[in-house]
Amino acid sequence: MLVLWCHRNRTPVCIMSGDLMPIVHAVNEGFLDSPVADRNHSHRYEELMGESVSCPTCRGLGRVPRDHPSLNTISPEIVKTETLSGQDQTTVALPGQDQTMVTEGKSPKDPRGRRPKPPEEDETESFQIGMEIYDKIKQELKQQKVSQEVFAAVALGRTQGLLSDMLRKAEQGVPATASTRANLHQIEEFLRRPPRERQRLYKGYKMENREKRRMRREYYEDEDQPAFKKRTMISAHANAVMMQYYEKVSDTPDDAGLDVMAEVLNLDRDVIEKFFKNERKKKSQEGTV
DNA sequence: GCTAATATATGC
DNA sequence: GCATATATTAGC
Repeated sequence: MLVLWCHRNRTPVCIMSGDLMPIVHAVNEGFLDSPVADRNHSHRYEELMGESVSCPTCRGLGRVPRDHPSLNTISPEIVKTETLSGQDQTTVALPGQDQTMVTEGKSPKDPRGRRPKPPEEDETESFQIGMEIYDKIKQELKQQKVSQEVFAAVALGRTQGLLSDMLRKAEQGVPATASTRANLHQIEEFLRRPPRERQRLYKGYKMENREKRRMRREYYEDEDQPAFKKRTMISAHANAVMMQYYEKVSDTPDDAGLDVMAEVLNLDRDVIEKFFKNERKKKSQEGTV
């Protein structure tokens, strides 16, 4: 039994029999009974791939096989009943009203033989991208164990915040903008790649990131821990100036001296103090080695 | 439209 | 509690 899930109405709207890949494939019998919020992780379903057209009953939000004679649409109530009763792979009894929707709407199969346009063309015409892509994304995040950050970067080349926002807006029924649709399309393309390849890309990104984080942490640790203070790069010029001061003026600059050097060299006073302290120490140790 | 920063939430 | 993840949103 194949069930089509309408994201707009948040109800199952179509059902079809036959062995085609559906937009949504209710794997578990309890699918339609579980709370909406639980469906993503308690059930697996699959997006319809390949030749497909917009679903006539959910007005383009879903996609159905374009030319399969056994496609039917029925009301949510019937879907529920049929699914739970375990009926399978047979033509579903249709309420007349809904059957009408199929035959009067954009039927996936035009009995008169007019060849429908390829799905690609449908999408470029500012068409709604099937909302099931959002479920596919969530499924990917879960199955591949990737964060929004990683997925957004790898699949879309965008930031976590954007992805989070896209998901939230979809959830709230905010209509997708052209830009959002483009992003969704890119994600769809990405998800068409072999799972192994996707996994490899995630991994690569994660490793890169871990290294970055490590370096950043190291940097900040140096900066924050008083014991190590910050590791300021002292330019050759600054070094020369301070050494000159050390030799010609004093190996222990007074307040005024520190202020002047800090100002001129654009260094923190304590960096300068430490520099002189180190120099004095070096000097005192020169003889002992 | 997005990023980046950051407030919040979640996981261990 | 810290490390991470996600939600939010000011600002480019």
